[in-house]
Amino acid sequence: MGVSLRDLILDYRKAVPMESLGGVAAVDAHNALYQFLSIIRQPDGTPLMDRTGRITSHLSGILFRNVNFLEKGIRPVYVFDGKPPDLKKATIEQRRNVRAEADERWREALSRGDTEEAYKHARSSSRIDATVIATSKELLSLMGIPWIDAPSEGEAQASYMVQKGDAGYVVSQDYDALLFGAPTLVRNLTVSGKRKIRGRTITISPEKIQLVEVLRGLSISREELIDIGILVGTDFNRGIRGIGAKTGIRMVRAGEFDAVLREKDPDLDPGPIREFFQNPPVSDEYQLEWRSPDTAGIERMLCDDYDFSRERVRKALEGSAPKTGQRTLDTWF
DNA sequence: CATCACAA
DNA sequence: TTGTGATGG
Repeated sequence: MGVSLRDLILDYRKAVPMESLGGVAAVDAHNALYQFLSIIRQPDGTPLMDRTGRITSHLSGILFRNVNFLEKGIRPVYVFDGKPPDLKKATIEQRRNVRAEADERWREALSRGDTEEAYKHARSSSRIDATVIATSKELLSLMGIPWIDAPSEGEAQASYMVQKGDAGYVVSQDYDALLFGAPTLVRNLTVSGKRKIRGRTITISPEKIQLVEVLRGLSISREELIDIGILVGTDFNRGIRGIGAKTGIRMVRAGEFDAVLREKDPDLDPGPIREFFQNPPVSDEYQLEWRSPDTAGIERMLCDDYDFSRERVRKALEGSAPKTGQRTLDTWF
């Protein structure tokens, strides 16, 4: 779920218009896919599926979101996770358990007709398996959108690409990219303008977070931000019970990091975690090339194979209303 | 999530 | 026009 630094970052999130986000976006693929799979569901939690029962929620998300990206001048590159570090083992195991539990509760809620409860648990049961990853890559390729396999964590690779200047910002809902040193992180880019929460419609706009502003504003270094992360918990260690972002920064500022760890989690060696955030495995072996979409191929995949409506897919690929002078997807390349 | 049809 | 609810696969 990423590091819980929300309370510290709150003041440094700047709402920005989509138009200011043109350029290359390094998208945390795992994060985006999880969002699609967890949210694109029917009210009882059933995901979109083709006639044979294969899940297609992620394909729907990828198609429509990327069409919108490209129309707004955003050129995405999807960064997939490679081999997870050993440090992540406990988190992976825990997530597996949470998913299994959610799956069970989903079934229970369904059987007693509690739709709302069913939807909630269905979301948490979302699993990104090899098929989801393979089909996502296949569709991205057909759309002419580059994707790369990170050597290790996708967020680390995406952050590195922004540091190098090959991308303008990382797209993720998680704050981990800041610990990995991403100069710029954009959240809510994968969320539409409006969203209903408990009956009320609120407007969600993309928010940009600049690492330098966070560090300057909080008067801390990136190393200290990482230490705060370790106290509140990351994918690589469970946090200290009772320590949130606010307490964490106070302790780090007071130089109490080592003492607190010694007392509350003596078995934890923070060294490898610090090292992983500061120098994660990354690769320069990638090339970013955006091609015009293979519309026939996309139709073949989505309509012939996964039962998407031909009309909807065609319309999406054409761009929306055929206004005069409006460029269609093809003319971006 | 994104789109669409239809209501207000 | 803008908002809401249903549907997509």
